Amino acid sequence: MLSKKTKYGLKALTYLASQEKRKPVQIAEIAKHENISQKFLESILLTLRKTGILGSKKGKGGGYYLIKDPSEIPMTTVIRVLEGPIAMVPCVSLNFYEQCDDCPDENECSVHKLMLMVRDSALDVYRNNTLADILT
Amino acid sequence: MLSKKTKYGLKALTYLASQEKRKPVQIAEIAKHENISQKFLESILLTLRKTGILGSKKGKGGGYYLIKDPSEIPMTTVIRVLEGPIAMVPCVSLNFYEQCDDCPDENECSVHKLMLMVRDSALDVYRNNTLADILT
DNA sequence: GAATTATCCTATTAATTCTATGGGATAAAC
DNA sequence: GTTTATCCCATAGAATTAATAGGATAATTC
Repeated sequence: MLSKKTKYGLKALTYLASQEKRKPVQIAEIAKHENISQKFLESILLTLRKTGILGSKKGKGGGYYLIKDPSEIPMTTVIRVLEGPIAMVPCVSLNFYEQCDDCPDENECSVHKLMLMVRDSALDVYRNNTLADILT
Repeated sequence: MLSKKTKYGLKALTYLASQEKRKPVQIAEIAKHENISQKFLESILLTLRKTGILGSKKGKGGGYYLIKDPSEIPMTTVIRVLEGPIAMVPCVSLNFYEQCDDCPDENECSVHKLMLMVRDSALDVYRNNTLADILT
């Protein structure tokens, strides 16, 4: 299940990408437009900024804005920042790899085998779609 | 993230599928072989039986066994029974559809658009793999 | 038919993760 | 220096997941 964090983050990014001008948009405006708790959204935008996806400006006329063009923001990046690993089990994760403690040999594990395929198929989608591609 | 329930369930099914004879295997044996808490596994096998994937036999010489041939058990079924929806958001789920309360129009939603693609790609994997296919 | 074996079933607890909120600090604009 | 809006940390509340407990039921064995 996709977390609300990711869902809201994606919606906020979409909203920012759909702006005519690339000027700062306030949290309150995004929250209102997308029906999101403002405080919750605040923390989400903060992590998006810290990861270099968004820029921000304080004070009057401040807010958040995209640093790059939407077509330069792959979904792989967004999902990994907001949701974490794309893989459903750590033992098939590219960026968050971890060994299973119950599994003596990955190559003999059916879960590993299946989840490798699932990861690859998801990765294929995320790699081939940027923020620009999912705008409606 | 894949739940332990699904992971353990898949491992148990794999173990049953790898048996020479199709005779009942006891929970204790599966649990030991796959390093799973026996009590937890018990509840998992119970749901697999109630869904018609496994059969069971009580008393001495009892246990669980596959009802169908592994090649007749698609991953779509197993995942839906153990993990629930394949889709990451209810609004793109085939079997567990639900409307988003925050979203006025699905067709205008970027999350919907993206997650539809992800669901399709996962579905493709699950539909094209049976229990027989993931045996190592 | 009594003892043994193993599943069946429900309820509950423990642990973890996710969602949301609160309150003040910091910085920019005017 | 007042206003505006992000920054930041901490924590509370909710929901889900993982695991355990204990006894009921049914089949086999002798």
